[in-house]
Amino acid sequence: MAPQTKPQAEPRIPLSRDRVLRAGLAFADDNGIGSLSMRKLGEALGVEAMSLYNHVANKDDLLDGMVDLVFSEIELPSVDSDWRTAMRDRAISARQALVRHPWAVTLMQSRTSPGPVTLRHHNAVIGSLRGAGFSIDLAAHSFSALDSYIYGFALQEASLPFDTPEETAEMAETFLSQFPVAEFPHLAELTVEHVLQPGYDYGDEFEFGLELILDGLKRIRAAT
Amino acid sequence: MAPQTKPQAEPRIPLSRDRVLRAGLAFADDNGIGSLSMRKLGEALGVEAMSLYNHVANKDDLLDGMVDLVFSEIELPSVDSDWRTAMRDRAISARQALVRHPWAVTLMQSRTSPGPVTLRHHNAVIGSLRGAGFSIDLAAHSFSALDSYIYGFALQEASLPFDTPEETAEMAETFLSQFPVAEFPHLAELTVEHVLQPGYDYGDEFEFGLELILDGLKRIRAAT
DNA sequence: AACATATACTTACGCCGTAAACCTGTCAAG
DNA sequence: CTTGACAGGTTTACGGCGTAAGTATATGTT
Repeated sequence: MAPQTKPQAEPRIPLSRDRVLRAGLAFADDNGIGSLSMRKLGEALGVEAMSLYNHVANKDDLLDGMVDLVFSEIELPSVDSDWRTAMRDRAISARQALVRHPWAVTLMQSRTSPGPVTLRHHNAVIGSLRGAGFSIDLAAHSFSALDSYIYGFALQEASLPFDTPEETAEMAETFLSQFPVAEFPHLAELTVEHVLQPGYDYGDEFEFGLELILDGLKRIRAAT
Repeated sequence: MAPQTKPQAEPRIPLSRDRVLRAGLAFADDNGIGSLSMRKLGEALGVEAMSLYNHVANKDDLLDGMVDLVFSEIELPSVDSDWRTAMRDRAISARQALVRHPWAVTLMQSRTSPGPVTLRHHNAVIGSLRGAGFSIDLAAHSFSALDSYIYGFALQEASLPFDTPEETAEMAETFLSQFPVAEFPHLAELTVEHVLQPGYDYGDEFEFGLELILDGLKRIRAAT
């Protein structure tokens, strides 16, 4: 008889920094970043919390690595496309990544030490603009305007308390019933006439603002 | 002899929800939101942590109240000005409030229950646009685009690890010395030719993107 | 004077991040 | 085959966290 016949079938895949980071990302996706603790992450990996410290320096390092993983999901601006297509595509790709991992938006704030993937991404965006003839100043302005919009939109989207159209409708209903409509008439109007219309999806607002900014940049670029 | 001759001179101003919220705001401004705990806030008020629960339901309620306080610092869009001036002024006022209280940007995300001040603010913004002839849809688009930009910019600004020009220069120097310049040439160029130029202040970028969006909205409004 | 109410304090519980010490399986050198 | 170093896991422990529950006290009302 074999010395060990536990129900534990796995021969214990060894931990690694990458495995820890990916498990952290999956845990945050499933349970929210707020309930991610070293103990629970250890449990999810079949390991004690302290074992994680052999692969990440501390929890902050874990979070830094997770943010860098999210950045790696964002397409770099294409070298083949014109600047506008490249900027548009990478903005949409960035938003999609942040929809998949909503917790990442807020996390990017406190992390002041960008990882290598993040740096490469920023470098490529600026390079794309410079290559299209943007001056250094205009490239900096454009980069700031686009990223502010992308992250801000993702921030708002992540803070919405609903995901599906049904949830949206339900939230809007209870919302309308909770506050005095007379006191906030415009909010009520917008809720009824816009949010509660069939097919409403806040995510669709993204491209409106994006095109607005791209149009403005195009005009300024042409004027110089 | 009096029964008590403690050095405690104050006759114990009673707590109140407002006093607790304002103390929380001041504490977060001074020490960062991360180190705000019920115990430390109690200490700052000369009181035990549990006493706070007579005035706020729990820590989340405290944070909600603090966010609403920050919103109360933002100017409502003026009724007298044209829409563009009104939107511009309130955007600048919002950014200023978020510069004063950088922790508030991230806090707004997780809080899904907006306070009365927040609701009034949103209502006034939409009302201003509607009053200027914006359709419901265009008002919704504009509101989304502007707020995404404002919060996104504040988010980026808050995550910068420097405040003064000297700190900026210092950070940029160590930054350049830490990563291989050859690998991120565009980032390096932008750092040297833009960030390290005298008089650089990231906050100045705000108005560039803001005018870009306002210009775009003006054009769309005129075209309909 | 007696009581009700509001507000502060004390104690206790379970969870957190992580320092420090400890155990154990693997593998190279003798 | 023995030995010993080392990498990577575990155990224990500490101080801090949010907050439930129970208790004390001061104030206002009758």
